[in-house]
Amino acid sequence: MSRSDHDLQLFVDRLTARSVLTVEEQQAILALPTHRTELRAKQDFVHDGDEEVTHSSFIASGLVGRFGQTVTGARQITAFHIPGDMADLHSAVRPVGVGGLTALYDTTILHVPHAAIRRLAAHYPAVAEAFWRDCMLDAAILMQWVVNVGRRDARTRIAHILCEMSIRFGGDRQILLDYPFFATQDQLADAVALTNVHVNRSLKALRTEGLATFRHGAVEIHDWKKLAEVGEFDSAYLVADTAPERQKRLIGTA
Amino acid sequence: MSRSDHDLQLFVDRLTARSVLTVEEQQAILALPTHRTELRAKQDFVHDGDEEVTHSSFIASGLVGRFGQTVTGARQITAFHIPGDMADLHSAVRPVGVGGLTALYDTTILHVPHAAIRRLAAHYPAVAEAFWRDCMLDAAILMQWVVNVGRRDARTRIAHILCEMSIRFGGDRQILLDYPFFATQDQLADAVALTNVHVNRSLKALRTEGLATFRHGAVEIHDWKKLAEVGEFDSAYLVADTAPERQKRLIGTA
DNA sequence: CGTAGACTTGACCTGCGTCAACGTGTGTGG
DNA sequence: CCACACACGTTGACGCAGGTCAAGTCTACG
Repeated sequence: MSRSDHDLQLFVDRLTARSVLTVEEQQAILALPTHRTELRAKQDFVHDGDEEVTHSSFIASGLVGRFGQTVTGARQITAFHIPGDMADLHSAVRPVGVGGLTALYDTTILHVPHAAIRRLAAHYPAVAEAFWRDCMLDAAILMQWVVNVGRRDARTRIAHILCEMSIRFGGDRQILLDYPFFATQDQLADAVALTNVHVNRSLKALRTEGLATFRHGAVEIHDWKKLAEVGEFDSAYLVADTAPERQKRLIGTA
Repeated sequence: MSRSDHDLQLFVDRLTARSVLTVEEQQAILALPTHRTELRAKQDFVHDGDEEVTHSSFIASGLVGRFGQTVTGARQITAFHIPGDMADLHSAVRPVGVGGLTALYDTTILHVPHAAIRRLAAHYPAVAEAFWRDCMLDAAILMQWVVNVGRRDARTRIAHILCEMSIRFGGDRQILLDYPFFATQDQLADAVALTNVHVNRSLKALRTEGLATFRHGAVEIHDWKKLAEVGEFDSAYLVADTAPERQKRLIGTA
C-alpha cells in the first residue's frame, strides 16, 4: 500500500505536524481497524446526550459539526471538523458528555473502535501523547470560540472563523485564500451564534468591503490582512510548530 | 507527612475520581516539585498571548479565571478554576495559545515545571492518561460554555453556571446547595458574556423567584430542581464516574 | 418544469448594552 | 474612633445590534 492512499494517512499527517512519531508508531496508527460510513448532509451520527460512545470518528471527506442544543432545540455548533480530523478522539478517554456530531455536508466517516485506540495508546505511550496533544489543539480552538461568541460583534466573529478555517484547511501551516467549505449560512449561523439572516447581512458587508466571499462550497479571501484585522485573528494558537525541535516528544523512543 | 496535608493531595484526589492510579503513581505525583506563589485578587499571572509557558499552575486555594480578550480589552473568562484544579495542565503538552490566567480572588498557586510533569508522564503512562482525561473534562465544560454563551438567555446562562459550580465544588460527586464562590458580579459577567448591569438584574430575578442567591463569597441554592430546569442543566457531562469499574485505565499496571 | 433547499431583503421588535447616579460595606490612616 | 476612599452592588432611562417575521429570488436537480 502506498503512503498516500491509506485511509488514515491524513490523520498521521495531522499528528506528526505537532508530535514526533517513529515509523513503527505511525504504521501502528495506520493499522487501526476502521469501519467506513457514508453520510448525507444534515445527518446526525452521534446524538447529543448519548450515554456512552464506543467509537471515534475520523473524517475522510466532507464536513462535520460538533454541537450542543438547548431545550428548545436551538443548536450551537462548537467545532467544525474537516478531513484529517478525528472528530471525537477525546471520547476514547472520556466517552461521556461529548455533544452530538452531525454531517454538515455529504461526508464519509471512518469509525475507529475506542478499544483499538486504547490498546494503541497503552502500547505506544508516544502515540498517547500525540493524541493528547491533538485534543489540546481542539481545546485551544474551543477557547477561542468562547471569546468569539461571547465578546465580539457579528462581522468580527464571522471574519475570525473564516480566518481560522483558512489556516486549518492549509494544514495548519499556510494561509489559503481560497478553500472549499461546504457549510450553509444556516450552519455558519449556528457556529457563530447568530441568526441566518444576520449572518447573511454580515457576509454581505464583508463582501462589499472587499474582504472575503462566502458561498456554499467555497470561501475566497480577497484581503487577508484586513480580514484578519477585522476578525481580531492571531494565528499563534493554531499553527503547527514548523521548527522540528519544537515538536515535543515527552516519551522516550525505545 | 500525612495523607491530607500534602500540597498536591487535592490534585491526586481529583485525578483518582476518574482514573485508576497505583499508590506508586500517586506518590510520584505528590513528589512533584512545586513553587508557591501568593496572589491578590485581580492579579494576572499568565498573560494572554504569552509566547510559551513553562509551568502549570495548581490552585491550592482561592479562585482563578482563564480568559481571552478582544483588541478593545474586553475580557471573556473561559474557565473558572477552583482549589484542586491544575489550571493549565494542558500547557505541559502544548505550551502555546493558552490564554491568560488571573486570580479572581486572593489565591495561592503552586507552580509545577512542565519539565517535571513531562518526565512523570514519560515514566508513568497511566499518569499521562489521567492527565489527558483530566484535560478532557475541562474541554467538556468548555463546550458547554460555548452553548451557554451562544444560545441561552441571560437568566438561563447564569443559572447554568451556578449549577455547574455547585457540582464542581461538591467534588464532582454531589450537589452543594451552599458553596463558597469569590467571584464578583463583574467577573461573573465576563464569564457569561453579559454586562455587570444585566448580570445584576438577572441575579435579582433568580433571587426573587426563590431559586438562588449569589453574593461575593457564597452562593446559596434555594431550589435546585427549578434552578437546574431554568439553567437547562444536566450534570451528565460533569460528574465523576462513581462506579469503580468505569474509571478507565488504558495502560496496564506493568 | 416543478419543487425544495439555499440565499436575500425589508420592516419591525426586543433583550441586553450603555450611561449615569446612587447605595453599601469594609479596611485604612489620621 | 471617625472619615473617607474605594470596590462592589443596585437601579432607572434610553439606545441599538441583532432577532423575528415575512415575502420573495435563485439554483440545482429529478
